[in-house]
Amino acid sequence: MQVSSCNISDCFLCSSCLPEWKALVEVKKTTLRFKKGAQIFGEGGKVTGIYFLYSGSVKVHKEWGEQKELIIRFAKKGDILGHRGMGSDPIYPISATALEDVKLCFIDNAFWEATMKSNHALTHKLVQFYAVELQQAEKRMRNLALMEVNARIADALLEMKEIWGVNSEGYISVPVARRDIAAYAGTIYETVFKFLSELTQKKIIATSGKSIRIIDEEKLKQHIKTKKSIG
Amino acid sequence: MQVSSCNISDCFLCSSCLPEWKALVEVKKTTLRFKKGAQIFGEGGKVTGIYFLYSGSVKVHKEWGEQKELIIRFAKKGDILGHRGMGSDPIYPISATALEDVKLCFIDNAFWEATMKSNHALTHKLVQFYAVELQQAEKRMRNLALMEVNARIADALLEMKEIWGVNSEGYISVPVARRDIAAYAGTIYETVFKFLSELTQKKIIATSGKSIRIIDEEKLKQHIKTKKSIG
DNA sequence: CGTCATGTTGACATTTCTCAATCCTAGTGG
DNA sequence: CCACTAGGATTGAGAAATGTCAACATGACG
Repeated sequence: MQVSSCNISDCFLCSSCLPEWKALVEVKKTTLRFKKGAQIFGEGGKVTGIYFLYSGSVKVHKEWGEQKELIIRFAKKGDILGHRGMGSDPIYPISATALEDVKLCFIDNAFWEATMKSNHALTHKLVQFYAVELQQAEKRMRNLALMEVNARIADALLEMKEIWGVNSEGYISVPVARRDIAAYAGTIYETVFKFLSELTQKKIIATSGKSIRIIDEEKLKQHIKTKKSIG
Repeated sequence: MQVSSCNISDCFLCSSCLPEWKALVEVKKTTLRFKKGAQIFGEGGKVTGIYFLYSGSVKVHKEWGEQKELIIRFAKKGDILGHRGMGSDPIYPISATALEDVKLCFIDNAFWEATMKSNHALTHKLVQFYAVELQQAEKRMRNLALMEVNARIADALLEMKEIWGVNSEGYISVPVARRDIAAYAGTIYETVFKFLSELTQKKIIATSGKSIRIIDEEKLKQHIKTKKSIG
């Protein structure tokens, strides 16, 4: 973990019209770096501050027991991490792990709290940000409960494309292990494997190791159906 | 829908140490009333303001298609409703329906926004509130993805008891239709029915119509296990 | 008393997970 | 350079969980 100057041109808040935020981060020129696979913070750990993802991609996940995890969301550069810890209980309810090498801006608690008190625009923006996060969490809740497994996997692919975009060859920019896709879709590795094979055979997607290219987005979307008469 | 004076002694924010909030609501003496079963606001509707539940209980739910719904959470008096609409898009992502007759304080958008700008303490409190909601949503996401059906039903019962408490006879204060329990647990009516019958037979719970009494909380908790090796 | 809605139950179909066998691939030591 | 092994990828058979459906019971209500 090195510390260096933080270029914030891509940060969530400042890029969304908040010069105050730029000023904030320039006061705290703290950049943390983590290697691919490293844990940025862990469920149950003490909340020490809030992170802004400057570059790289991250999975935010929640464990249950030893071998079970659910990936709550994927984060890309510009996203905020650790804001779930701002409730009354200063313990992280989730973990964040780097999927690629990442660079983050770190703002410690005291500084962040002080800034929120003095900077209305920032706080107001933050409220909006939370509202959007909450909407997404609830949409995902519905998907996990109401969609069939294959639909959830298809949805995961589309989400990843949406979040990270594609590279020059059309592959989703961040390669993700099948195990992680499973952990995101709430299913097991084998099921993901079989469905991706099927999609490849039907030429709806193409894979190259962990890289995935969506060939026929329309057909992929047709797999997204709800199941049964819940409720 | 009548309008009358609003007694706010039980509202979430003021009961949690915010005299400013008391002042706020006293300015807007607006109480709305809804009958049991009435919809307070609907998914897709335009966001006109934010609600504080003064009395009664509410289900917050998200639809998919005609016949499928997932209950996101149950709300009790003192809770906030409609705060998910505070994002950039002024459309409710969820619906709220009264489970009993309810009384709400309603604050329109303009007034609320103005208050947030001038009242730091309130806004700060709100950020904490959002963080907690987000944590709960993510916990629920994990439960829906990782727990087996019976475990989710057991969990639903415990949640309802936690949220609403029990009456003098030990029954969960708010009677909930089995269909709603199913919609909360992400399963179908018949499955809930069968599991509740089984629990009744084992004398872990007792039911009287829609009212449910948890007899042996320990045994009920033993049903809460995760399934398989997700991820 | 008839009818409709809802509760209750069981048989069955489907989905999805579990497990284990086999197949690769890369790295290792001879 | 080649067998050898470990670990992950791939696949299929079968089990278990859970949803579907349909039949029957019960109770509310006109």
